[in-house]
Amino acid sequence: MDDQLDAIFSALADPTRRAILGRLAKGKATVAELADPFALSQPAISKHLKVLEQAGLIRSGREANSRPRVLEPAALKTIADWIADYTRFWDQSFDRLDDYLSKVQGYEND
Amino acid sequence: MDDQLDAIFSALADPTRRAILGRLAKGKATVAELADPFALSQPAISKHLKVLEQAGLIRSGREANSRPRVLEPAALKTIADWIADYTRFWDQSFDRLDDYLSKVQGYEND
DNA sequence: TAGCTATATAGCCATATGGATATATTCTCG
DNA sequence: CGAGAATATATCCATATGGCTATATAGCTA
Repeated sequence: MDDQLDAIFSALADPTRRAILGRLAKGKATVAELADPFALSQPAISKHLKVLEQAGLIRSGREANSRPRVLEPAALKTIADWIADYTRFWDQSFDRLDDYLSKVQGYEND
Repeated sequence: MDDQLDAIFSALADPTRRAILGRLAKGKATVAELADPFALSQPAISKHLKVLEQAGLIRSGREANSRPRVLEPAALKTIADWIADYTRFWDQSFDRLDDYLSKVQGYEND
């Protein structure tokens, strides 16, 4: 599980890979289509796709002699859940909830 | 901005660093306290802290001769916002909203 | 000021990563 | 089956990363 977080976060740490995901958010695409926007060799793109696939962020299909990729959003959910544990830190809703409970239930926190 | 995403995602790609953030979620801590749970040298921890700080995920304070670290949750918000663009993909709420609007407002999507 | 504590920095090493080019593999189609 | 298209794999290279030990720096405290 820790390994999965490692894989997902490090897959997302590269702008090329994030751009590929951005493209796939618009729908299935072939390797050639995914490579097109970049000044990178086809093997470089294949390598990026392998990283994304091993992280579970995309999946490969098969269609004639192409291997179209699709987004696999579950992996993103995995890290969104991880981040959610910290959500209470970036607004005061948690503290405000505490205050609210103190008042409503008539006790003080220590 | 892309650079910031790179820095944050790659900072989070390491389990030691995520554990450090987990500790800091419980409150301010010194380098020694942060190093304690790990079988790593102090310099190794300092290096991790530097990575986290450069990503904006933590901040250093000063207190007597220690330099306590605190969580800086804004950076996590940055990537949460990035992920939010994909949120519609992991449940069908987006589509269900579409259906709902179709019925309520009495039109069909094409 | 001298010494102790807390932490940072320097230098070194092994492995990982991202890129390129060359080549292999797998389909499709004539 | 043979050729061409789409993609994967192999190899090589340069740089980045994560770890260690040794050492430097900064602030207390006697």
